[in-house]
Amino acid sequence: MAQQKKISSKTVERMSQYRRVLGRLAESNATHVYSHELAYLCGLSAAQVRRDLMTIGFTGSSARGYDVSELLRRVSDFLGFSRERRLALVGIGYLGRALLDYFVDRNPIFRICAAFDADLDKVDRVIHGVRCYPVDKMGEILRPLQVQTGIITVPASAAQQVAFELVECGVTGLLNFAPVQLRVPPGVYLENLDLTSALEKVAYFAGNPADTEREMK
Amino acid sequence: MAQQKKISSKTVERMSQYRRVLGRLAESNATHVYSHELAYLCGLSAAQVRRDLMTIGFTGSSARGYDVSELLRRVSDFLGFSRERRLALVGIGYLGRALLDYFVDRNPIFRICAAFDADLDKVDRVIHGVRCYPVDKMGEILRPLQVQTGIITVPASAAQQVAFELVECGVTGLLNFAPVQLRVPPGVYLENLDLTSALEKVAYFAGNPADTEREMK
DNA sequence: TTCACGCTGTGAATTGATTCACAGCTACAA
DNA sequence: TTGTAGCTGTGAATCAATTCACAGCGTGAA
Repeated sequence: MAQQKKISSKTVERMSQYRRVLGRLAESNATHVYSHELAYLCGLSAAQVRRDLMTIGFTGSSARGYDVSELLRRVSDFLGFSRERRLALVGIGYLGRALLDYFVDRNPIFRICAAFDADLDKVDRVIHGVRCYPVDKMGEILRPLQVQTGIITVPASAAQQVAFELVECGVTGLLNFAPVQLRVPPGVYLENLDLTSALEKVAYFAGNPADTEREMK
Repeated sequence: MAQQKKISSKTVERMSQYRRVLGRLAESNATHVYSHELAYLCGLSAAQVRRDLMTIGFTGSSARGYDVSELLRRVSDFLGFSRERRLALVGIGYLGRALLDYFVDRNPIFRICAAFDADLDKVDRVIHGVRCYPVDKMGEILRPLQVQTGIITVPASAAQQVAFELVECGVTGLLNFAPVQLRVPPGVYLENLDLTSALEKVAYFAGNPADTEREMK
């Protein structure tokens, strides 16, 4: 259950990709897969795949590759799909709604169980199957459910306050879409998803083809 | 105009952040900023900031730091804000709409000038100020406008085809939200923004606090 | 039963990104 | 003036991520 070696954020991200393509492979009734096949499907190198599987201690067969369903189970376990994970979303703007739609029913174990907004017009209803509450009810609702993960889609000016309150409610992982650098206490994981930076980066390389070395993040 | 050294994708991403916080600093009438201040505001180290500014050849004063408005201008130029950049978005679902709302009017030089969808019910109207067309009009509309950058928010099953068509229309940078690994020809920059992976990563670290070393991407 | 091919697992090498550490400078104080 | 505190610019060192390269193995063909 406990990790012996420390796992890097990049590795975890790739695990998530492996899980997705393994799911597809399983659906198409593939029983085994070679590292170079999995690598191709994820846009990675075979060595990278083998290294990652090594870090979770999964081992394949030298002539048949990896057993798809066993590996899928193993990766899912690694990512914590064995026990239910509850999430909360704060900020029911266009982006928040889009994410509710995106994540709802994608995986029943990974469930957004509440959404919050400061605007009282947006609360007390159900959007894409998720119940919406006013922000000041956060503690009351999140704490008993043991919500560990929060998604922040509020305007930049409100984001730090929301982050602080989420952490107060016991949340230990934040996915932040607001374009500000949040401060969180040690032990809380923060991932920033900055849409503007991402777009400006693409536009930069689109306009500077000379710099477009093969980049696949 | 041309870059002498090759610029890494990470550096460009940080430039975009510098631009944002410099904009705020300028609004608050700050005239100068030290590398450690800028670093703090972006969640980086001072050495990192100095290194980045070095790569674009910007130089500050040892006692007053960097001139905010000069640096802002320089970074904006670097990112290509001097000439208009045109973008297209394909896939007008919830996420596509949210992005239209998010990017419209954020910067007039960086303009989403057309949106496309396969669903004929969604086309021939204006959403968040952006005109929507059927996908088969892409070439007709994008080519004359010299659109360089495309945003893909279609379902995974359609994404590769859309990517291919965008590239055919002369697009050289793609921001992909579909959860598949796209294939693009050399010289086309591809940035994947995988919401599921991002969320699963956060959930992983939220549930494994031991692995949550200080990570700020 | 034996052989050869092509795969995995992994130490070592490499590549890339970040931080260290310090020489040299500049504004301000005395 | 002269001193000094605190900054920048940057080579060198470090740290992290990825790839190389190969020993060893298992399977299917002959």
